Amino acid sequence: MQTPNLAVKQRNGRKQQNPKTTKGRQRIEIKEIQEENRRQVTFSKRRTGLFKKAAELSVLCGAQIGIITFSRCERIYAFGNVNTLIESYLRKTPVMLRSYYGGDVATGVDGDGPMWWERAVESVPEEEMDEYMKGLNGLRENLWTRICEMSGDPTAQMNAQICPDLMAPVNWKLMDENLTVKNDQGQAGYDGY
Amino acid sequence: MQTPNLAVKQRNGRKQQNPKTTKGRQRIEIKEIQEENRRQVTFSKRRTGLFKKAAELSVLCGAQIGIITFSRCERIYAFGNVNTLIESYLRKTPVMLRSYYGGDVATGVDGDGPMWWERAVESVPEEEMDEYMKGLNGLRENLWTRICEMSGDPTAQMNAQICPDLMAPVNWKLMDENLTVKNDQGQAGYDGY
DNA sequence: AACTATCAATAATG
DNA sequence: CATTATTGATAGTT
Repeated sequence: MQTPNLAVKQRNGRKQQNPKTTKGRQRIEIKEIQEENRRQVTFSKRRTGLFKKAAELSVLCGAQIGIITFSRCERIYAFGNVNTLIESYLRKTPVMLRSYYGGDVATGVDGDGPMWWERAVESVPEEEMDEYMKGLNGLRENLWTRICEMSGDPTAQMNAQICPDLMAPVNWKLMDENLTVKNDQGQAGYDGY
Repeated sequence: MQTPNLAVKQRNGRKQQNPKTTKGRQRIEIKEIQEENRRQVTFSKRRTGLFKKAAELSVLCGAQIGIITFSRCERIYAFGNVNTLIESYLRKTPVMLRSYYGGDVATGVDGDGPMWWERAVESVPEEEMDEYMKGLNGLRENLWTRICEMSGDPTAQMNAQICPDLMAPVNWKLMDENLTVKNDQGQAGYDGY
């Protein structure tokens, strides 16, 4: 859009037969990128793109969105009001913590009404178990998710990059189509893959 | 790509001066969409796109990604191994929970010892898996999965849309460039915004 | 929900 | 990290 194919304009009719300076974007297969460097670059680019998309969706539709990303290098990248979302999420799924840690975390949380597992019986069990088992079987990662009801006003968005022992918050400004990133920690020289 | 501008091919040189059948994609401002219907459509489309992007990023770069989305209509849409990710996330930012549960969460685990979430770090993956299996086995519905040490290659992704009192699991298959969605509940006629 | 024209994301380069 | 050519996402329409 901006000075498209500049080379053509500048050197039209010259010796060079092919005005194209690059091959442009090429189609890639969706499978793990083996070359480390290329993978890092892709991760960085696409994570940016993903967060941008999330920001736009949030603004356009007034939705609350949170994204947590763990890169292989044990870095966490998060988008959105993650803490708030997680809180809401956990509030509705306190059992997770209980069964997981064997503690009494959720004691008294659910108060009246049926417990989560009793409610659960009504919903689709079979397919899920199947999928779950398959996931386990393959010893991969797979996951899960939850239900609940939640509302709130979605206006501000926030983005944070969190390192294992070092929190490096990043503020996202959504202005038209350009997002600027400000890293308060100033971890320069390393994109943070 | 697929039969581009079919109208031209079929009716080239006909009476119609303008072969264009639609205005195509138009640029929109990133601000809350007021018209409800349009907002819902956009939410649905873009959420799909967002999850697809996340799936691709996950596969391409071997990253763990979780997305939680709260729509205004109190529905939650989640992507990825959310629970696992949240757990990991909480390990890094345990303080978060204290305020949320009024400090009572750690009851029975408090004192000078490590908090429950801190203890979790020491948990052996295999044990956790066992807990998982038991929980799911007996109680069905509640989700999730475990990855051993957060490593391994991520190929399969899963996506679920959860409605209050009705779980409508959706399986995502990431194949080349086409993602197919299978809704086991068959909640036809309503996209689930 | 399916289609199409257009805009936006990004793989390969510089 | 800036550019650019290309693929991919999607706004408007049916």
